[in-house]
Amino acid sequence: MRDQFTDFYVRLRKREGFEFDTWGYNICIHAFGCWGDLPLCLSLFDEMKAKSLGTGSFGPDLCTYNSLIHAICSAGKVKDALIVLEEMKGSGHDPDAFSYRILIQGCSKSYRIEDALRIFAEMQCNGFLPDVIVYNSLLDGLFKARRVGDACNVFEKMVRDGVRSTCWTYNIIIDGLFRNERVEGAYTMFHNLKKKGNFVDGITYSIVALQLCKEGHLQEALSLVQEMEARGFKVDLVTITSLLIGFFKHGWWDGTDTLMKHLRDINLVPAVLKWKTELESRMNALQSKSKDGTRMFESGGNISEFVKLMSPALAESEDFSGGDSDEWSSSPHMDRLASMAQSNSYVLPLFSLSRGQRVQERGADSFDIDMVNTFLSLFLAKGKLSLACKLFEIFHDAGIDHTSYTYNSIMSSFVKKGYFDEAWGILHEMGEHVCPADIGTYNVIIQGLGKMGRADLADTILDRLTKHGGYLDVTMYNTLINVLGKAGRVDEACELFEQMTAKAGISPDVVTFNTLIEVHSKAGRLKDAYKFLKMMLEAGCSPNHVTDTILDFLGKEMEKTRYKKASIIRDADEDNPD
DNA sequence: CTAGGGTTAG
Repeated sequence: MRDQFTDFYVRLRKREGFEFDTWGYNICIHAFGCWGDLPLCLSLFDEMKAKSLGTGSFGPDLCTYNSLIHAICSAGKVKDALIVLEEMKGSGHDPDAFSYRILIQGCSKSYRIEDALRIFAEMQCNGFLPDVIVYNSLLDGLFKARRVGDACNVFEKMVRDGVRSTCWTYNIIIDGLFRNERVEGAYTMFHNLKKKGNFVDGITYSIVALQLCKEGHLQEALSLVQEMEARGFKVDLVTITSLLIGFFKHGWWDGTDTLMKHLRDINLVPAVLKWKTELESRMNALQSKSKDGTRMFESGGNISEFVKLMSPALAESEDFSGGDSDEWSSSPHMDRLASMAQSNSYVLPLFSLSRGQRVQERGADSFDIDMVNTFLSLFLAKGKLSLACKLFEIFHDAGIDHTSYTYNSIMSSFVKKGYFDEAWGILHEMGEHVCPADIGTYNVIIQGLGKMGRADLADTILDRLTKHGGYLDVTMYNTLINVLGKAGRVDEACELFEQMTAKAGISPDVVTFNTLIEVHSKAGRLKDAYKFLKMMLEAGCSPNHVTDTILDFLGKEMEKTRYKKASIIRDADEDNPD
């Protein structure tokens, strides 16, 4: 579709004397925006404005602005999109429901939850009623920012205002409750919805089955999937992936066969298994290249290169402000973006808002990248690194399209085991590749930098990321807090915690608290550790098994100091017998 | 606008 459109577009432009009108431009900006070609959108916008100056027509309208804002958001530059919104208002175009919806989606997806809430309020002030999609986006954003309470309030408001929930709404809520440790609530909601008959679909089942797998209730997950199938919902690759990973992680080796027996009437599992057999035989045919013994990343020699690779779009570009902007222009920021697009300094997004493409079942014989990912995840989950490497080689040789998803999982395994050279190689490959790295990639990189003892670099990268419109999610914050804390930069870790909660509006979760308690305990700051434990309980965040281990350590440390204190007092007493 | 990868302890 994209190729055909581009083809058509190119031919149109080559035709002599052909001119787009506003509609023509709008259609192109919308289309290329959807396909992630922001530079092209910006230059079209530029052209459009130049033409309208000369002729007095063909100028951008509200629709143009909305398409552009959408394009900027999908390229991950939500911060810029917010500025363009303001400029748009200034140039006499009042935002409509579409403008607000696009921005609320963008903000919610990129963890700018405060901005999302602000625009949500503004939208209503200007007399627009948010629809289900707006509510769904906002709810998802709130749950991802760990703001369960606010999410519940928003949902209540939604019901109060008479906006009808859809399946998606409930899926977002159930998934959100699971992610926020409100497991019981989510199960209850699922069962109630099922009783009512409506409001559950295949994705609901998939979400619940994944949770059951995570908790190790594999048998239950299996029967749920059976029920899912019996009710006519398609058991797709995502669901199968969840189950298979669950089986492997819990060492239930027969699970796959059981799954086969349990599911009738679908060809997906047999297809996957057939694929797996073929894969294994191809892997056996390959000579084994022992990758598991690679050395750790040595010396800091490649560090600067590392940083450059991390921020391809940042290396060359200077400050966004200043420049040769026309102060009479109604949209100086837009102009700057457009001129930057021309000078190639704004081309690569830090990471796009859309993740890897979703799975669609194709023919039984198709080996798509998602299947590769499925198995890669399985091997990596079991720590079978060399197997995963071979798999990686195979699809690399076959020229299969990579997604950052694949790179992330294999890289994360390397980083975890300390094979930084390998991770380095993967990074290089990603740099050359068209697919944008996503936030997961950055997360793994920062984790690796921390393990290399380069917390300072992690810090620098964080700085650049935030300055240039990237975003941080909970996982990223948690990783960074951990890296800084482990490097002994406890104060900076605390600052980051402050930034996360106060500025970004993201609530800490179990992992955040565990990390903070651990870091402070190890640094001997027992009082602070205790403070975070208290904060955790007051926030209604229930401890998990990791907390237990950390608290054991904290308890022992406290015991030690108490003992020390006691002995100091005793010594003092002996010195001054009164 | 939702689900499978990336974060914490030993």
